[in-house]
Amino acid sequence: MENRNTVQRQLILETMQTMDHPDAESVYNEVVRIHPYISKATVYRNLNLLARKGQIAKVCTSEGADKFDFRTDKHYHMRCRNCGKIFDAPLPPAEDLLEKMGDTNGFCIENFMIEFVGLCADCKK
Amino acid sequence: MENRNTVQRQLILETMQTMDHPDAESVYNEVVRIHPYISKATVYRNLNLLARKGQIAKVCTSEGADKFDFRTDKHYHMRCRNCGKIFDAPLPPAEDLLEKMGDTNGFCIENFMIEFVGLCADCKK
DNA sequence: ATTTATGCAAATCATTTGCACATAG
DNA sequence: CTATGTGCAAATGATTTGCATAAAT
Repeated sequence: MENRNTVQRQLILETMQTMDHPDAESVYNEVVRIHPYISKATVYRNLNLLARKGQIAKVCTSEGADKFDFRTDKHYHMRCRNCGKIFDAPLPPAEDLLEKMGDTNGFCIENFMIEFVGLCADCKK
Repeated sequence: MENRNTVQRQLILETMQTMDHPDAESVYNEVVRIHPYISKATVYRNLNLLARKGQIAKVCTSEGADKFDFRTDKHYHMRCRNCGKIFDAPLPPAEDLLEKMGDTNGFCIENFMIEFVGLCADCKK
């Protein structure tokens, strides 16, 4: 299970560094301009692989296509219910939430996410 | 836009009261036993309508099919990453999160959700 | 009588998968 | 050389939609 260094994978990773919470489709649209014969399946496969490797993060929101994030540190997001765009939430890491939890009846928490939903500045107009 | 009182809608609402965070498919499987000719589209339409009316809540998770909840008060959920089941999180309403937020750059927050992800007691075995 | 709702099938959207061929190591 | 990756098209899964018919008010 060695990963090889393909031009497609490299390109997708580089492109991710320049984009703000894109979905797979947007990454494809960007990347296809440089590598015209790349397929969408390759983009999906590589975004997922890079996320598994920890080089980017997958942001599963509660509505719309999954987004990808070049930031891999713990933080939270705001999602515009109108245009679907994702923004970073200005909230410091809230690990203390876990301490406030009571008895989880044997449920073992590994991770948590906070999603703020509302209207972004543009859509508010 | 008056809502009519159909036997299907009534049955779906009653069934919801007896189920623990089911998805639309599960509600259908339950309801079809009593009303054999009901269609899945009717179940989807009515679950969405009941949620819009506030009689149940729609729980959009970050993976898997949407779930529905007869509890309509503010609370949070734990999702098992293995079986997908949803459990109520033993966390008191955390409205103070909003106060801890900094400058949102014009993003207007209307709502927020917290999702804990992990392994439920059954899947841990 | 009029409008809302239903059942069915087809459409949609995001994503994944099978497979033959290409390529990295 | 041989395992991993790619491109394509088809499959998938959840959900929605168009439309003719049925039921509620």
